[in-house]
This record gives sequence, C-alpha cells and structure tokens, in this order.
Amino acid sequence: MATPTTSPRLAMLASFAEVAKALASTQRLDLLEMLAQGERGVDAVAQATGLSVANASQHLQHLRRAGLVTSRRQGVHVLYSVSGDDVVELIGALRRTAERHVAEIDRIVAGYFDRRDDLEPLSREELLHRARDGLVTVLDVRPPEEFAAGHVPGALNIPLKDLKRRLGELPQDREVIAYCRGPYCVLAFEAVASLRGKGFKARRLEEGYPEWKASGLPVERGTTGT
Amino acid sequence: MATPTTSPRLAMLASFAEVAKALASTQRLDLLEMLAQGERGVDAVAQATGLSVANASQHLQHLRRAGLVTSRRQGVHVLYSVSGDDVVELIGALRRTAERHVAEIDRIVAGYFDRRDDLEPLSREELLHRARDGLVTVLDVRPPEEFAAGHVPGALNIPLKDLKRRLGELPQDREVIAYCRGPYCVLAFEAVASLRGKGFKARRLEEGYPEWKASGLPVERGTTGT
DNA sequence: GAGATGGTCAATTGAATGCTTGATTTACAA
DNA sequence: TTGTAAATCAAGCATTCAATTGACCATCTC
Repeated sequence: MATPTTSPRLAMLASFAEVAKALASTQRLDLLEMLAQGERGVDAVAQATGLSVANASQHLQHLRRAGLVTSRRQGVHVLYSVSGDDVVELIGALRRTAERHVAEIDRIVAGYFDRRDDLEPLSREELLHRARDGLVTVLDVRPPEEFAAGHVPGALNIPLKDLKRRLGELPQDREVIAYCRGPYCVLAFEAVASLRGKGFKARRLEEGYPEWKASGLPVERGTTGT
Repeated sequence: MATPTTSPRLAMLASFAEVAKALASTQRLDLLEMLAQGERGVDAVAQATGLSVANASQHLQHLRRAGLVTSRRQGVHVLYSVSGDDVVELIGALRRTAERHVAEIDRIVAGYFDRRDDLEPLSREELLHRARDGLVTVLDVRPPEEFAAGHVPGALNIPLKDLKRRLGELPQDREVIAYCRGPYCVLAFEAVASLRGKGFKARRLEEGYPEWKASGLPVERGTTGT
C-alpha cells in the first residue's frame, strides 16, 4: 500500500540499465576510452585493441544502440566517436566509484603504477593558471594522430618513444607537465619518470585529454608537430 | 607499435566493468534507489520491489561485491545501505546520459510524466535560498519511515495519500515545493498536480532526497511527523 | 562493370546471468 | 533445548552474451 510501484518508472530504470550494460564490458570500455581521444574507424580501433574487426564492429554497434557513441560514414570508412561530454563524465563517475570501493584496484595501482613516490599530480585548474603565466611546459606524450585530433592548447607533442631522442626541445628551466590519454594511461607516468631521471622537474597532469575536453576547457586541433 | 596495450590497464577496466555490471539490471537499480532513501532490511526491499527474498538477497550481494552497498547485521536483520554519496552521483550520471541519448526515455516521459505543462522545477540551490528567506513551504510526500530516515531540514511530511485530508496544515500564502524519492518519482508530480487543483501555488523540487543528501547539503533525521 | 577495401550481418559455440526451489545457517525468544 | 523468523547458500533451468566464422553489402578505383 505504501509503495505505488509504477510501471513507467521500471521502464525508465530498464533504459538506464541498457546504458549500464553497454559499459559493462572490459572491451567496450577500452573502445570508449579510445574513442574519447577522437574519431576513429572500425579498423583502427580493432587493431589498437586487438579485437577482430567483426567483433569490434559489434561492440561499437552495441555502444551506439545505447547512445554512447555515434557514427558517420566517410567514403569507405565508418567513423565512430563518443556522443558527448556527458559520456566521458559518466565513465569518470564510474572510475571514481570503482576506485573508492573496489579493493582490487588498490592492488593493481600499488603494484604497477607505483604512485607512492609520485609527486602530487596537477589538476586541470592549476595547469591552466601556470600555463597562462608561462611557468610550465605542457607536454603531450600521445602518438601524433591523437595529438592532431585534439590537445591542450599550447602543448608540445613528443610521443613517449621519441622522448629520449628529443629532449633538446624542452626548455630546462621550466617544470614539465606531462599528460596522455587518461588517469590510468601509463605514458605520462613513464614520461615523468624518464624526465626526472634526466634532471628535469616534471609532474603529471591528474587526468588526460578526454577529461580536459569534457570539462569544457579549450582545445586545439591539427598542428601535427612530428 | 604505437600502442603499448598494457595488461594492468585492462585489469583496471575489468574492475570498472564489474561495477557497471552491477548497475546493469533494472532490479538492482530499483534496489539501489530504494537504499538511497535509507538503510533497509532484505525482507523490506524484497516486499517493496516484489522480488523473492532469495532473489533480492542475491542481487544485494552482487551490489555489495561491486562495492556499491554495504551491510551490517542488527539482531536478526541484515541492513543494507548505499556505500557512499559517490554511488548516488554515479546513478545520476547514468540517468543524465540515458536522458540525453536514449530515445525511449523521451517517449516514456512524454507519455506518462507529462512534463510539458509542468512549471520549471526548482533546483536545490534555489530551494535553499527561498527556504532560508521563509518564502516557501517544503513538503516531503514520502512515507513517514523514509522521512524519518532523513529529509530536507524544515520539511513538512505529508505522504501523498494523506495529502487531501491534511491540506489544512499547509499555509496558503506561500508557495509549496514538493519532493520525494528522485527525479522520476511520481509522488511529487502528483502532489503538485493535486495542490494546484486546490488553488495552491506549487512546484516540484528538481530531484529527490538522495540527490539532496549526496550533494552535501544538510539533512535532518527523526522527527516522524505522523 | 571488376576488383579491392572497409564494415556489417547471421549462425554457431561456450560461458555467464537471472530466477526459482529447497536446504542450511544465524540470532533470538520461549 | 526447541522453535521461529531472517537471510544465505546451492543446485538447476532457461536466457542472454561474447567471440568466431564465413557470407554479404557499400564505396571507391580502375
């Protein structure tokens, strides 16, 4: 008597569950994070994730049915991309809850990322201030294609694998702030470690490019610097 | 070569997927929304949702394994509750993304909630200001047990089914702001409709009690007013 | 057109889920 | 102790889901 369990409410919940189902797969989360870097073709994401093309295609369609990605045809390619900043935010909320409550994650982080001796990473707001005052060099260590698809304004692009070779491009008197694909992308971790080994003052940006973009901060495109 | 697909990263994504899986069920979302109102026993939620006790128990354990709820034993009862405000935020993010991208939802909302001729609902911040200035009466139309478990400070509790009978308790010169369990809870919708029919000036709070609490605003407990 | 490339579709397999039923554990009360 | 209510566990069945395979479209180039 006290609870008028309405059917339309359950219908709404069912719709929410559909979206959650789309997120409930390691592979699809992998695809989503990749698409959060920028628009990609099926073949490209299949190769990058190690999935078969057919399998990747089906996962992408699953994501599209849930409204998390959109696709457009360009010639012979079908390009997928995340359907909005809210999707990146949703994944962020998922990540934060998982971090807070899943013990397994602490184990992985402690064992691999070894954050303990990492200086506090910089937040987006802090980076904005310091970059505006010319106090830091912003370094994007992702591959050039991803850099070209969008990056933090004024960032210098040196992919991690070229870093040792191109150290000369970095001014030595300013702190270097490195970022890559997201909070668990190892590229920036390794870049910071490598730079410190060479005597640079270096820190990580707390999160990656997708989060920067999703939070509404300005981005720059093109200017492939390799 | 360009993509060092690290195994620990996939392990993290697998953990995220586990959390998403826990959300990927209409029944579990229903349970979660109920627990977001306050602590409950297995039997209580089973009855309220129409699930069998064994089934509810298993769903609750699934949620607990994912870290979304916690449980404690009190005598012969096992009480479950959501494990943190971030869980409510996660569900909110899920809801917003679904609203924005799933066509099905527009259909349900348009057909049932009939929001079109609903005055703009009030946001939490607006309500805070107006309540502070004594401009509005805050009305909680949930059942007294849920009210007792926590409510907006200063709110008056009149369950929807008693509303007609107890209209006299509401001052007629001030606008009434009604809220209930969440953005898609019908109780507040119906209360507002009913109140307007009786000549009151009435509006809905945009969201419900769990969102109020999760956003860090003050809450009041006890004071069961029936 | 013919051929080639990029994606999708459809059918199949094995694994994982959801719900039911009945047995079992736990805490309390007589 | 014995009994009882609350919750969990375990087994079983039907459904759904993920990945593979091979066939099938769509678009561009020649």
